[in-house]
Amino acid sequence: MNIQNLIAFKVKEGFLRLYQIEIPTVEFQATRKEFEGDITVVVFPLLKYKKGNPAEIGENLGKYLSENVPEIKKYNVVQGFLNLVIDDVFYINFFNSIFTNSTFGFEIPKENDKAIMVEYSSPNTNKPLHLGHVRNNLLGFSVAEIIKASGKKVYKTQIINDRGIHICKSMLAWKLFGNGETPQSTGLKGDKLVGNYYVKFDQEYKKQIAELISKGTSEEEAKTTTPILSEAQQMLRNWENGEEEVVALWKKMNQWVYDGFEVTYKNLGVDFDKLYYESDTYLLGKDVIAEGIEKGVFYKKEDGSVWCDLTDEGLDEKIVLRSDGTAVYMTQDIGTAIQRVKDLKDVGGMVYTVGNEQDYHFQVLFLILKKLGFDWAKNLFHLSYGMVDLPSGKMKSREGTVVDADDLMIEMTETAKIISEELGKLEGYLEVKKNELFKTIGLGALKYFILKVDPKKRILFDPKSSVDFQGNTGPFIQYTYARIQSIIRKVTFDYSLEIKELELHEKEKDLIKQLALFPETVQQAAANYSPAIIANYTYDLVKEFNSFYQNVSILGEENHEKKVFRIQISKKVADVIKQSFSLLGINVPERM
RNA sequence: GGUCGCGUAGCUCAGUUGGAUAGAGCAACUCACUUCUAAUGAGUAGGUCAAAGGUUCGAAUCCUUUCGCGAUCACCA
Repeated sequence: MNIQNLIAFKVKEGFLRLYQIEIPTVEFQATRKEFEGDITVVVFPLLKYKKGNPAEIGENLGKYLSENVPEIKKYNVVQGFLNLVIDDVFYINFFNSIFTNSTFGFEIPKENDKAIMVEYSSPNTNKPLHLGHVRNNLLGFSVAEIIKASGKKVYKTQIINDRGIHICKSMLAWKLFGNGETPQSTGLKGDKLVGNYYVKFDQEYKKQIAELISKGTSEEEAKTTTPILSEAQQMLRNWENGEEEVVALWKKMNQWVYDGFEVTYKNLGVDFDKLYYESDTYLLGKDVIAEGIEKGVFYKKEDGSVWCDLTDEGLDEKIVLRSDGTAVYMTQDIGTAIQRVKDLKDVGGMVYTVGNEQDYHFQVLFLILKKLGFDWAKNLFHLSYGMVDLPSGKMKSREGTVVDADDLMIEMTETAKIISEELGKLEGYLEVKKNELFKTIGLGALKYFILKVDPKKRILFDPKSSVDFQGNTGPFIQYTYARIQSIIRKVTFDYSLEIKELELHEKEKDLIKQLALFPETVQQAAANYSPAIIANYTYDLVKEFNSFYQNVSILGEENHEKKVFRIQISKKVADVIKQSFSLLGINVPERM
């Protein structure tokens, strides 16, 4: 039983004794810094049950609690707030109970619990990954780790959009202008090479439009009748018909892209348990449409197209099958969702990490799956996130106004190197170790910068003003971790001694309180699909520690028990930093 | 136009199920490194929580309206 539950129980008991009234709940908050106390009972809500002066009721409750709860040492009442001072021994006991628990705050999945599948990344294979993908990847990976830590089994997945007109554009441009270039022959990363031809296609396409317009064609008509676009569309049809030459080219160029992506993912530190390819799934869903018609979920129009009427739910009618019988995006997504549950039988819910421009699509998708009667449909969540904008506006691949993921990681690492070398604390460190460290810090800065913001909000990324390394940043937190490691390296004796009784320094108590919040923070972050909650928690913990570090001597403490206890607290803070940063996909350095 | 999201200090962001005087960082200004790593700490200044109503003992938080920004409303993906 934790202290809050105990006090709640005693407040109810006290209320019954004092006023012969039963109250259902008790409201708490952490006592504000400017008042004496640790936990505060808010008296106002109790006035519903017992009319009277809140200060007087608080006083009576305070008296009752201090006489009947041994852990409560003192109390004071300010307006309608009853502040309770908890005995140091309680905090010491609590600390001892978590000190050696290396998975403190993390839950282990229960035997028969359903798994959650988290989809993220899901790129098109016609161009390299950019900053928008980076946000997607970091969010998806982190949310997956958080859900895992909250006690659920997780599968990370992505659906690779490897077919369609976009890749045909790159293929065609390469065929026309590529002169047989390969990643080997050019030394270019495969995804970059393919991306170049996507841009090349667009340039040629625009040129042809201009030509047609100059010959008197209307702009609208020109856009749909350029020879190069027609040829790309023909290529897509040939691919769908399984024409050997096209399929071979498609395989070759996609492989270049996969090789390139693999490097980016590895550098970014994200991974997947299961991959899906759109070329395998794009025909799925059609059979479900027929079933849906029988169930009355869908209906057919005279032209043969199939629709779902969602007007009762405040939405529109949505097409799920074209009049020529071919699938639309929605059809595929319905089919793919069903396929996933077939593939992995213990999946009981899914999280889709996709930008907020598709909010409507997912609203419709989830509703349709519910209407089709799947029991897992109630556990679907669209992890919707805001776009990453540049000062110049939106990023556009075709116009080359993108922040490339690989370049960005290199720049961040470079910045970390410059700052580190200026500070010059790394003498005697091996060159290899140093480079590893620069990457840890650079990526830590980038990841924290992106993840600390609520997913729903848009991010404005200014490449010129770059990412901070001071204040509420990844490196600030990493620095604190490294500082603690430095202290621990200097300890020459066994500090595992369990301290039973001690007068706590205020800063020590604050740290223990903050540590105690970790488990509920993990749960809260999972329930809200929000790495930002973890980031903010960690920042608060670290700020608290730095204040402690600056104000209280650890290794210089004369009293042996106090010294041991301070080392233990420091160690635990470092452990929790490491744990919570692992949930964000950020590494921590031993020194920096 | 309909729907959805967002709007908090000059800038970037926190703010739990409504609770005490709305908090951090950056930038500005003070101070603290012969002392456990100053990528730090202690402090000063900076606010009509977009606006107006409403609910409540109590509203940045809930409801309504208005304004601003963004997204979306394809037999595209």
